[in-house]
Amino acid sequence: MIAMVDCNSFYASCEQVFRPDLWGKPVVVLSNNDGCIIAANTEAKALTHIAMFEPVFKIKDVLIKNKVIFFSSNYTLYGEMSQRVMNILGDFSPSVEVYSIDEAFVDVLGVTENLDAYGTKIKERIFKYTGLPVGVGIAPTKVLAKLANKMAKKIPDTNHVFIIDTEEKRLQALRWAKTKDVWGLGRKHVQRLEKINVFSAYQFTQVPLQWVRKEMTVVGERLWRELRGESCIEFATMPKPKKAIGTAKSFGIKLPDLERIEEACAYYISEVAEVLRAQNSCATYVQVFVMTNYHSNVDKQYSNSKTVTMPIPTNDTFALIKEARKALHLIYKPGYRYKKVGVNLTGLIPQEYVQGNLFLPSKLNDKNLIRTFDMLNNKYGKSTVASAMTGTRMGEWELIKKERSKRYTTQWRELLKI
DNA sequence: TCTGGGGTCCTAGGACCC
DNA sequence: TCTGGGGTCCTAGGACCC
Repeated sequence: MIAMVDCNSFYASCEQVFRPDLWGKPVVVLSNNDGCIIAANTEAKALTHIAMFEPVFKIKDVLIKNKVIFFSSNYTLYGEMSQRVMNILGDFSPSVEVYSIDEAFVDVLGVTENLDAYGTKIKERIFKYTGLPVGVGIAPTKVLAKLANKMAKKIPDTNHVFIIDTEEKRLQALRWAKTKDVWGLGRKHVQRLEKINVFSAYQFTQVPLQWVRKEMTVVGERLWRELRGESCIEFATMPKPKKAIGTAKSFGIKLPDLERIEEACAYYISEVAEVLRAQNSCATYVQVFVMTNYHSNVDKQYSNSKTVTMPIPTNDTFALIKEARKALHLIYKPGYRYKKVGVNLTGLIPQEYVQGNLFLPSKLNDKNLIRTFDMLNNKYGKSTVASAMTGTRMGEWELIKKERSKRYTTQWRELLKI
């Protein structure tokens, strides 16, 4: 059996842990640049106009009228709270698959006690140790566990724990769930299924397998089998090394000139290169893309991307910036108001397997330089030393975060006062 | 006259997730 | 005025190899 543990309205809950004065009040958390709503607590969700990913400017009136409290996103805080939750889950089982920042699969193989009691214990301990509310679903396959978790959240008298351990419970779950409630059935598949009059998870499991395979590929077939109780999706305790590391952020303002975009691009490369070094990998390809604001009706639209191959796969910030800059120059066109630049490192290989290049001299000092660079930034804080390419005018393109909460768990000066 | 068979690698596009 | 960011997996088609 597999337990799926998922935090309720995770970002909003994290904010509320440190603000008891907001308990019982509607709270939302906003995306970068305070653009969209990306999390809302129960009280905020109850106000019907607050939908996920709704642009804030469209519903500002509703927010103000209902005295909704809003926060800019504070990923440092959420990441650290997530770590605490995962650590607690580690006490329950040696096999935990961290699936996202706010949810994990827990292998409950070998648990002899009543599963309802076990799920409740997980829920209560996490709340006691972190202040975060969670839901727990336990079932024989991952897809069913996700479904059980959803039921634990949505059905009031489950007390946030739901177990699928009998055929009867499985059928109850399948009949309760609409197709869109199934993990892995997105908008397109739901539409496709509607066309053949399939609306519930149960109906989906009755569709002939050949149809599913043909229309929804092997991905659909796995879902179909998992819902019928046959486990097809592996349990992955060890996180796999990432295959791509990228970042792309909208600017706080629209930028026309190349120089500022170059700075942002260099800054993003510095960020992803740090992540790359942390997993001891090197990148073979660097992709850079730019785009204008596609929501705008008045601005001329343009977007483009370019991938360049590194002479030798590397994780050296300076070498990566150099190639990224070349790529950027190939796609930048003057006369547009750019909204976003992004970088993506792909072709990631383990550091120790990097193939040299016969025709290029190897530079001896690179490793020491970048090691010192990381050491200084670890010790004295982010961007203490940086490539000059990132410029000194960060304020002109950095993110808007007007309502960010304090970094209660990572900065001494911002500790909560009681 | 008649022109094979078995593969790999790469990319773009589609679909999905949180 | 103002609309997020970071990923994975699968398939088809092109280019290439022996």
